[in-house]
Amino acid sequence: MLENNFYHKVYEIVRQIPYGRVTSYGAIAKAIGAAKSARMVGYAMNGASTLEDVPAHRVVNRNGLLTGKHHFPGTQLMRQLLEGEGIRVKDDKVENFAAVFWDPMSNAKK
DNA sequence: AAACTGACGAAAA
DNA sequence: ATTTTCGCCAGTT
Repeated sequence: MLENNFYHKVYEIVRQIPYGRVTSYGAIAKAIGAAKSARMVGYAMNGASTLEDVPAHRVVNRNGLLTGKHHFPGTQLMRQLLEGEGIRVKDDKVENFAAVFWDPMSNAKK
C-alpha cells in the first residue's frame, strides 16, 4: 500500500515548510490535489501537531489566523514558535502574512 | 448504518 | 463590507 494516505500527504507538505514561513490549509489541500478538503488538512494535523517533523505551528488558516493554537499543548506555544522564527504574531494572527506565506506547490512544483 | 463533528474556504444573502 | 450557510471528506460515536 502506497503512502497515498491523505494524512501522509499533508505531513509531507507541512514538513517542507521552510523556516520563518507559513502556509494555509487550503494551499496545502490544493497541493495535495484535494483543494476542497481544506478541513481535512487541519483535521489531519491533529495527529501531526505532536510530530516534530510536522511544524503545525507554521500552518494557519487563509486568514493568517492561528486557528489551531487552541490545539497545542500550551496556549501560547504556537505563537512562541512562530515568533521564534521571526514571524510576528498579533492577536493570534500572523502579521505580514503575505510576506511569510509559502506556497507548497511553489517548492513541490506539482 | 446513520448522524455528528471538525486546525477551512468560498459563495450567497 | 459583514454575516450566514453550504460543501468537503474522513474519522468518531
